[in-house]
Amino acid sequence: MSEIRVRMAPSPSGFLHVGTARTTIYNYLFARHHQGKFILRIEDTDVSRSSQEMIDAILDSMRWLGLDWDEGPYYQSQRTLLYQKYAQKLLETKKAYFCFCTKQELDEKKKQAVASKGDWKYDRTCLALSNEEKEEKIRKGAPKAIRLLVPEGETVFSDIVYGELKKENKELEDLVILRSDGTPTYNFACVVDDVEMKISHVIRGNDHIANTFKQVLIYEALGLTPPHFAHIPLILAKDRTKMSKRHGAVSIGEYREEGFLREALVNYITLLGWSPKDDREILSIDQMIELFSLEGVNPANPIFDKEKLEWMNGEYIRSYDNEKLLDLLFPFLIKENLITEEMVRQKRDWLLRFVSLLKERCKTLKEFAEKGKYFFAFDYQYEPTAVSKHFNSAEAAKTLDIFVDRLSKLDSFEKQKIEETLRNLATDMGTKPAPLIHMVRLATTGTTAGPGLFDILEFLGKEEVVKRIKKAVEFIHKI
RNA sequence: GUCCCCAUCGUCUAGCCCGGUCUAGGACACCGCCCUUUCACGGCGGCGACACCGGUUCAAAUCCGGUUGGGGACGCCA
Repeated sequence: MSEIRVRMAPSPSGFLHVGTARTTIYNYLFARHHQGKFILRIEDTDVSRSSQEMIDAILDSMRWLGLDWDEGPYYQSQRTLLYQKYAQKLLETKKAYFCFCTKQELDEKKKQAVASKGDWKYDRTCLALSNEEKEEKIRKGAPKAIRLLVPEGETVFSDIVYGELKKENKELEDLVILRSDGTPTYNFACVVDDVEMKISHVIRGNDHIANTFKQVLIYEALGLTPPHFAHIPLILAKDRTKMSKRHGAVSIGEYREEGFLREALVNYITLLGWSPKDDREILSIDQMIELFSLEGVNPANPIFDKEKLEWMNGEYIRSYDNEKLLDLLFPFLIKENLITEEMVRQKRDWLLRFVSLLKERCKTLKEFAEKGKYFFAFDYQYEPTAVSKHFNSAEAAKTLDIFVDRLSKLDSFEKQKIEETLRNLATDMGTKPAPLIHMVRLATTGTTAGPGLFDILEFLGKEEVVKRIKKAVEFIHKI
């Protein structure tokens, strides 16, 4: 087979959507698997809907995901002449024709058709124009678009995921390939570029199947062989409709901000519609590159399951070493005002301990900041239900008082010493350690869940622990 | 409405192309139990699916047809 060349062609009218991300990933994996080229092309023929900000945001997300491209980005908006040249060719071979119909005329006809029969297709008014009529219109400077002349028959192509796909040409209308302003429409620019860029495989969402018939028609009019096509199923939201804003996060950037790891995101998204055929689920990029095949793509639309993504993210978090995790964590801790740039440099070892205390318990990076807040700030409220359970007597205050007294006499604040102190106290008071542990946890963290208490106390340090417990004693007295 | 596509546990999927090895496997979620100072992690177990109806066949999750359900496309947007 000749060189494998695939492309991703986002239109810069929004952020990088998870669906687009998956298409990108599949293109990327396919290219890398075959040692081919992955090309990036920006489909910005509709200038009014495109912006440099969106382009930057999309590229930024792609880079973050690790999806590096070999060529591009190419911008369709800079290639207008090329499309015009191709359109001219079709005009000359009578495979396309000028259309002078205005938007208003078309809308009107369409409205009437819908009102009566319900079906509308361009009626070829301008194809029927005589040469004199055409020249007259051109001389008057009437805006003219170019339409493809769809021949009789049927259009067929073989799809790697869906098999043979077929459509009667009478279902298709003579589509506009060049707008009256001289810019190409999507289908035309797409074909021209895929030809010019020698794209061997077009891998895109199955919402493009209807376009593919039109594009195949364009290839045929141009006398060219179409590339291979692979349409991949659409990712649906929980309610089985296309993922959109109202379903929550849909852009890669949002997942990044929520604290998902790029590896987890890529891994999860890849498995949405593709499987390595065995029971493995945690796969590195290299493994996915090695195993990926378009034939293995499931043709049914998958539903995006954020819970499973969270599980997978947790798996990755646990597998990362603390150093790596901490580096990823800084922006989240800083954003929540838990640490400063200064602390990042000066208290790295201490922060590494913080990471190890929470990494078993967090599914996203953001959760470190949420669940670990009390390690940095003594501004929490005691959980009300826990208060009634663990701070429910004067006895509790007294016990805490004795405990804090014994703690302050310790000359070493290592967790073994702390644990010994607490257990001895329990013995002295004739109780089990557990109730005492719960009480101290509530006093020093405000909550009932978290890392092992002795780890927490050691991490906080004597001074802080003493301060927090004394405050709790005051609190209990005030109840 | 017209056209195209899809259909295995609630979800992601293996199996389907090349019918028997499937009393349908794994994972997430959920529910128990174990570990344990709590939470989490980990371990063990449980719940749970071939949409329906016909046909082909000795035999169908696997092949064919229909029904139902779901999705997508119908722009001088991409």
